[in-house]
Amino acid sequence: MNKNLPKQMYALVDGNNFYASCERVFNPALNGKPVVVLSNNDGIIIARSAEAKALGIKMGTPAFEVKNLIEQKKIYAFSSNYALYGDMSQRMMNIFREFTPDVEIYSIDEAFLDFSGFSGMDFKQTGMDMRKRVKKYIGIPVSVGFGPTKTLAKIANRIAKKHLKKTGVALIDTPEKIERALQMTPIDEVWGIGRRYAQFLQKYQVKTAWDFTQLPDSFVKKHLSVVGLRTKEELLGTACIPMELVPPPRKAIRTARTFSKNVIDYRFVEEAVSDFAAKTARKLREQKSVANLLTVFLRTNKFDKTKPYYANSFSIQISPSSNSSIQLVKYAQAALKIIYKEGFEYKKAGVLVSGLSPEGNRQLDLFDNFSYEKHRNLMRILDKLNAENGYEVVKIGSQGQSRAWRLRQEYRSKRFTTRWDELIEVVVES
DNA sequence: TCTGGGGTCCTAGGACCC
DNA sequence: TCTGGGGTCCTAGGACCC
Repeated sequence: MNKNLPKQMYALVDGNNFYASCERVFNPALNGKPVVVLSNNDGIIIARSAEAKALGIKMGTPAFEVKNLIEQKKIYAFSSNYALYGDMSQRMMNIFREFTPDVEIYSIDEAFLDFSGFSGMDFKQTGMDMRKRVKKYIGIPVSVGFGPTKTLAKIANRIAKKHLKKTGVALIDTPEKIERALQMTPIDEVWGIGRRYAQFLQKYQVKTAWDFTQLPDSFVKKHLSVVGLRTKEELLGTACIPMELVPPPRKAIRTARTFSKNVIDYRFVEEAVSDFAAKTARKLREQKSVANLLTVFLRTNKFDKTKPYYANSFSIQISPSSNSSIQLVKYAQAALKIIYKEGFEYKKAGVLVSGLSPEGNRQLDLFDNFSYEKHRNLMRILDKLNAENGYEVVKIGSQGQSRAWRLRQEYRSKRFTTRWDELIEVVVES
């Protein structure tokens, strides 16, 4: 145990049951009622209010398995509405920045805040102020955990949620508190220890975070790699995971969907894959990158044991690197041709690009410069039109309109905070 | 009938080079 | 008959996160 705690102090702040809470902000009648939010395709449960948890609804449960329960218990179910959640998230993060400039947005619903050097600060009070302010201006309840490392801040946050509901704030700031916190934290609740490692560690009687810190370094390194070793250090109070104040550029970008029903027809698979490629290209342009490798994958339903399973992927070099929707669609279609097999019922497909580099550094290909300019200008116009008129009003022909594979979203709340409600689709031929 | 989507990092092993 | 050793790069697979 590190007797002299470092001066570092991190907070992990997150929205409680974030998606469910977002739905409540715009529909206060839901307060006190059980609420769940469903994944794309209304497939599985991805968020639950406290009341829904109390009714035994588990994270990741297929929606159809709890359909009866939802009806019987009058649980309010919502299709996921990421435009809404993303907007709420931004507003929440802005409140966090009023407390310290050093904010790392870790996910849509949580952030690490660096309070190192704020010596003499009453952290508990700060946490409660934060909670009050977010509740007042955004309407979302948050929990706050303070600790000398990010991993301990995570643990403090869990303790705040579980045992200190009244204040919603927990502070780990002495060696004694570290020890107590570690002893009350099950090993599978530790940030960095997933299901597989937790199972493995149980075999060695490692049940709590504390037990884990008692293992020899060599054992941890051998079985959990250097990542596990880092987790051990962090649990003991030595910060080894730095803040990432500026999000590093993405190394890969993926668009993938499960189809709402099985798709057999090549035309429909191609339409879906083309649409994914175009969406991927748009994401590339948003972050001003180009990619040099594109992978298409598709597979049948892995849960259906009565039908033959087939899954495959194929990668194509994109040369020169590109972020043009038109070009990526063409590459994706070529890759699809190679892996598509007649006679299977496809359930999921996706497009992944990697080998990303900044748009500006793009290697100039003298022979292809004309085509590069042409695409760049075309994409500028396309992005501009879509930005002005709403989400994807202008698309490439092969993205299709039949959408036989389209998402099912039966219970989506309105896009309260964003502009486009109804789409009028215009299609350009490539 | 109905089972999400989008990321990251580490390691081992093979290919290749000198 | 003998059949090196070390470095680097790439990829697949497995773990993790929300």
